Formats: sequence, structure tokens, C-alpha cells
Amino acid sequence: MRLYEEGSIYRGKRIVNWCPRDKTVLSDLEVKEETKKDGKLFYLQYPIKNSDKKLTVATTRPETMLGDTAVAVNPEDERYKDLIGNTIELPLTNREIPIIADEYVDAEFGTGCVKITPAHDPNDYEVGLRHNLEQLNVMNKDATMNEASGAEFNGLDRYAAREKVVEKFEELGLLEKVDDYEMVLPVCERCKTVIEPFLSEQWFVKMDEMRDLALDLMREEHSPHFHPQVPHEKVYTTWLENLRDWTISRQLWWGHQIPAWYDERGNVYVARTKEEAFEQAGTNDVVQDHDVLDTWFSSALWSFSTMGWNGEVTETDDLKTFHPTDVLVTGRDIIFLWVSRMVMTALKFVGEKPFSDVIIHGTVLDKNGQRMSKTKNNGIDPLDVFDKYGVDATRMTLAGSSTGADFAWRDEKVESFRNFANKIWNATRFCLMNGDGAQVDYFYINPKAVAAEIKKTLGNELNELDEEDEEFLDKIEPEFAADNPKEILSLADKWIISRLNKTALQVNKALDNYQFHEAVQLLYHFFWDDFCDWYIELVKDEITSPEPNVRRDAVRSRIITILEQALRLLHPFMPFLTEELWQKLPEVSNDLHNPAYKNAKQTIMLADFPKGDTSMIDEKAEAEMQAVIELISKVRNIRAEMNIKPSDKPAVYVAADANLQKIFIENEAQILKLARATDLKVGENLDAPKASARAVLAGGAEIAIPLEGLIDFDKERERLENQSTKLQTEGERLTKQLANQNFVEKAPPEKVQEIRERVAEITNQTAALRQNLEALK
RNA sequence: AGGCACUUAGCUCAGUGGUAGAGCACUACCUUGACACGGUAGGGGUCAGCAGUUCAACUCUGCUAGUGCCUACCA
Repeated sequence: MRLYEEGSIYRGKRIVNWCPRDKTVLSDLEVKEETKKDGKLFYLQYPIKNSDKKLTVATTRPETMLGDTAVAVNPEDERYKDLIGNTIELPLTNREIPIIADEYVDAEFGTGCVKITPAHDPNDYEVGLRHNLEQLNVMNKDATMNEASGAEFNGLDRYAAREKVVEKFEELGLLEKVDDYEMVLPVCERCKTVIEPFLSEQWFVKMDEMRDLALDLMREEHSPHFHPQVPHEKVYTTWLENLRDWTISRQLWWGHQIPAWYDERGNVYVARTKEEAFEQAGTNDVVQDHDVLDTWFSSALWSFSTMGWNGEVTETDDLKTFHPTDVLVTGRDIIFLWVSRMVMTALKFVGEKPFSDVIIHGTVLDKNGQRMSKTKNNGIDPLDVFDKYGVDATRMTLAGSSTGADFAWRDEKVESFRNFANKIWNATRFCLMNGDGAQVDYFYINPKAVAAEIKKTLGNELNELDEEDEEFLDKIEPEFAADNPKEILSLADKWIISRLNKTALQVNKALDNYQFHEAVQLLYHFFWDDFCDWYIELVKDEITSPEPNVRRDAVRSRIITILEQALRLLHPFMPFLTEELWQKLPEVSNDLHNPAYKNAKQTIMLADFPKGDTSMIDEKAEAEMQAVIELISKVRNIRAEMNIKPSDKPAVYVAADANLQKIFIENEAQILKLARATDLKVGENLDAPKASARAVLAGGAEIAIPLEGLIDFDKERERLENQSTKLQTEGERLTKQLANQNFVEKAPPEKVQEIRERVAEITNQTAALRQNLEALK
């Protein structure tokens, strides 16, 4: 009503997309295209009055010639220039129509002559307006011919009429030829019936003002911000720039009936109520428009109408709180249908944007990359997937696909996340099996919190720490730790705590940028590789110890606390599994929850999402752990390549610098366990028997595994040769790079330094390998 | 017709101006007390092609080929 009252809604004659089966108008967006390979192009000859000459026009819809009111040629077309202004005796009718000139005609295409049927073609309609031509409608709403088409054709279906017109032309000798012609037909999105362009009276909304509001918003505020921005922002903007008035009347039996009433003489009364309309008309003898409004027309108001806005009430608490909202998640095809229209109406009526960000997700395709459709029957039923792999795995799969990119659906992908869910379940089960006396307590993974606790025990209760306190704590922490062995963090502990916080920080960053797949990737890697494959294995012996001891109990609590944090991080992606497991964790303390919900039933849904703490990232611990991991992996590699039986537990000789020696010795138990070895001999030099398999490590370290009687010297030589070759290839490439004067001069010094160091390392390692090879000869 | 995107391991896909990554599949070994929906170790890629910018290109630019999407439409 408001739009109508200000003159933005009007009723007018227009060529619209008409579906003869559904008997309704369709918006441009509801019309789809279908390629018809076996189409025909008919060349019809039109005799010119007072002449022997004929003009040939080409058409794919010969039946529309009955409604022709002109033939047009390009004004510059030399072939027809003199004929302009002449008259055509239109066959099959008694009508005479003019030959007109119009720029619209492409002289290069077809014969260069175009029949003009203003009532049945959008372009012809425009031409008709320019030349003041009659708009002769020759069809009924069901696409049969009407009286105006002449007695012979009246009542015939459009396709029957087409055949008959062609037959008649043939009889008259006026059918020049028929060509095969591949063409694209507009069809009704719902029923696939070929659209008939139809001249009719409809309601329209002027879009210029609202379009400009939306375009200004994009220009000034860059809003809404699309994710991914490319290509959607440009597509959205281009669409708006070319926007035409919006046909909002629909001839459907559902929907909001148009509040317009007509009296006998056809006068229109637009009103909020029937009574108002009666009053305006001065009579009760009026009929309401049978048509309804396009559903998208009311949906366009969604962002504010759902918050209580109704035109009279324009301020509500909900509007204040939720309008504009942050983000709308939707598919590509909705950008025009809904997103743009919400933006336009919100700007127009509320004076502000409806949302800041729009996430455009991809389309799920079938495994061959084809769009799913009922006709192809290649769709998948989500409920089947849920049954087979679980809701969480399905959710993880969808979140794990790249934002905005289409992706081919593969059951194997969901299966891998089902396996992941299974892994989480089993890891939790294991932690709980060894959970006697353990509790979830953030102190176990937060040395700072430990330090705060020290302060408390010293009688200085502080809620917040300032810099001075921090210094004080830094000093006192080691002292305290010495008295409290349960709080001493092993390398593995420091490492996993660092990894946890780094992961949390990265996940938060990924989510801020709507990079859901990135978050999924990070969590998958952290949980499976870092937590399960390494941390659990590293502390396994400790936590499974049957004898209670301080270290065991501390690690039990620590592992379960880390698990608790991991579950929270995973919760948005795997809500059901994480809730189930979270509920099983012992003594999840109240202070883990948002205080606002202190008395609510405990649920992971109300637990804070871990933000990660940069101060908990320990690069030194990560680097040291990396050395331990490399050592273990190299031993395992030798074991596998030399076919050492799992039950055989050799000794491991290690040569390393003082720093590495210390690290290896401190983690001896873990190294022996995970490398399946009996004895770790660490020293400055490698004092191993000749019959050993050897490998070089980063940082100048070397290892040897004595294989008396087991070693296959040929095989060992081959192993060492292979390693050497790989290193040499890399070394050659880098050396060449360093030899390039341009590189050394222009590349950043850090980069050059980095490569120099790498070359030095390679040189050392290669030398060590050669020596090992020599020793085998 | 115009616009846009994509082309990376057998498959599905990430990724970055400076040593190419994941999942699945593949190979070998492993019924080790959480998990075979698992573990350990591997193999596999001139990052579509051609040219340009750069010390350096899978990454930036242009062209070519193939694929896909969108918009408009020629009687």
C-alpha cells in the first residue's frame, strides 16, 4: 500500500512470460531455458501490394504471423531501402500491413526482414510502441488461437495452428523453405511448458529508487559483503544495474490476494480493506483482483517484518536487537530472488541494511559432478546418509567442503568423517578408562593459572594480574613446581598444550573468515594426528600405570582436560557426538561455563568456545618435540625397510649435540616405547657396530641400529644411496640458486640465509651418509 | 552472444610469489589391552598448454584448449 500510495506500484500492459498450462505470469527468474535441437526456421514470403515482389521473413513461430501488424527492415539496409513505406498484403488474413524501418533489425541475420507481432513478442512490442502499431492479440490464455486469428484458425492449439499456417503457405506457394534450426526455448520452471509471450495487464513495482539505494550501499559501504566475494559481488551489482520493473501479480490460487478492486467500468480502487475499497468506489459492487502477489514480494520484507515491523509499528526491541543482523547463509540462485530484494526493501522501509555478510555456499552435485535433479533421479536423501554415517559425519562433510565451491558428493568422504567420529569416541573411551581420580580442570593445561594458584596459596588473592604480578609469577613458578611434582609439564605436555592453543587460535581465525573447511581440516589434524597418534601414545604408559602416583594422576587430568577443550572446539561441527561424550567427562567444573547459565543444566552448548591463548604457544617445545618425533619416525622407517619383526627390540645409538642429547635422554622412555627399542645410547659420537642400519636427522644428529646377523648389506647400501640421492638433488638445486648473483642481491636476506643454512645441513647430512656407505664396504 | 569461474596425485578437493598438501584408493608389515571405522612405514604430481613480468611463478599478467556456471537473446 505504501508503495502504491507513493506511485511506485502501477498497473500496465506489458508482454509477460505466460505459462499456458499454469495460466500465470512468471517473473524472468522463474523462466528457464531449454535447448531444442530439432527446431525449424520457416521462411515465409509476404507479397508486396501493387508489386510482383515479395519479402521473405523467417520465423520459428509461423502461427504468430496472424497477429503481424508490420514487417520491419533495417533503415540502412540497401536491399530494402526503397520498400520502406510500402504495404504488405498479409496472407491468410485480409489485412494490409506497412513495411517499416527500425534499428532493432539486424540486416546480417536471416533475410534481414522481420515480421512484427507486437502482442506476442517482447521485442516486437517495443518496435510496435515506437511505430504506433496495433497490438493484435490472436491467442487465448490457454495458447489456443482466438477469433482475431480468423475463422479458420479460431480455437486451434498454437502447434496445430502452426502446422496449418505452414500448410496454407505451401498451398499458396509462399513457403520459401524450412531450415533445421537449433534454438533455445523459454520454459516454465515448474511445468516445463513452453512460455508464450503474452500481452496482458499486470501489476508492477518500479525498481529504480530501491535499486539505487542498494547500489549506493554497495558503493559506499561495500555491503552486503559476500563470501566468497568473487564472483558474487560483481554478479549482484551487475544484476541490479540492469534491473527492470518487477511484475508482482501471479495468477495462482495460493498467496496474498492483491488488494485492488474493480468496478463495472474497470476503475481500480486500491485499499487496505474491502470496506475502504467500497468507500472509495462509492458502491459495494466491486470485485477484488483475482491475482495474488508474488511470494518473493512479501518474502522481501522478511528481515524486518519478522521483527514486528508492520508499517505502523516501526520500532520494536527485536528490530533494535536483530536488525541489521550479521550474516545470511544461502545458495547462489537466491542472491537475486531474495538477498537483493531484502536489501532493497530494508533500505527503503527501515532505512538500514538487513545484514552485513552473505555467505554463498556451494551446490552439492552427484558423484559425476552433475546437478541433482528429480528427472535424472541422481539425488541423495539426507536421511539415508544420516542412517548410514550419522548426522555429525554428514555435517562435518558439508562444513569441510570449500566455502562457495560446488562439490561432488561421494559417500567415501562422509565415511571418512564417520571414521573420525569413531576415532573421537574411542579416544574418549580410552581416556575415561584411565580416568580414575581425574577431573577436568583448566589448571592442568594452563601454567599461568597454576601460577595464579600459587599466589593464592601465598595469600595474595588477585582477580586480575597486572604486569608486575606476571613478573612475580614468572619468578615463583619454577620454585612452586619443584614442590609440586604433579604440575611439572613434560615436553609432550608442553607440546600438546601449545598445539591445542595454536589450533584454537587458527580455528577461530578460520571461522571469523567463514573458512569452515579450514577449521574442519585443523581440527581433524589436531585430534587425530597430534592428540591421538602422538600425545595419547606418548603418555600411554604413564596414565595406564596400575599404581597411583602423582604424575599419573596429573596426566590423567591433563589429558581429559585437553580432550574437553577439543570437544568444545569440535562441537559446532559434530554437536551430537561431542555433547554425548562431554556429558561423560568426570567433574566438569561449573566455572567452565558461562556464568550467566550457572544454574542451567550443564551442556556443552553453553560452554565457551575456546579462543586459544597466544601466551600458551611454546615454539621451543614444538621444535624439541619435532626432534623426538623425527627420531622415532626414522627408527620406525628403518624397522619397516629392514623388515625387523615387531617383537624384535634393538638398541638405538644416537649421536647429537649437547642440546639434542639432553632432549633425547629426557624423553627416553617415550622414544623406546614408540620406536620399539630396548636401549637408547646417546652420545656425541656414533659408536655403533659396523653391522648397523643408519640414518641422518635434522640438526646434525645421526642414528644407528645394530642389526647383527639381521642386516642385509646390499639393502642397507641401497637405502643410504636413496637418501643421499634425494638430498643431493635438493642440494644441487639450492646451490645453484645461491650461485645466482641476482638471487643473493635481490631476494630478502632472511630467505638467502635460510637457504644457506639448509645447504649447510644438506652438506653435513650427505657427508654423514657417505661415511656410512664407506663403512659398509 | 556476453560475463565469470575452474583445470593440482588414480578419484574428490585444499593451498601458497621462495623445498607441492589432505581424505579416499594403492603397496608392505602388524589380531601390540582405546580404536582393523585401526596402527606403522611407503609409492605416486613438468600443479592443462604456450608466452610474459620477476632474482624466483603452481601462485601474478596475457593468449590457447577443455569443462562448468550465470546473464541476455536473433526473428
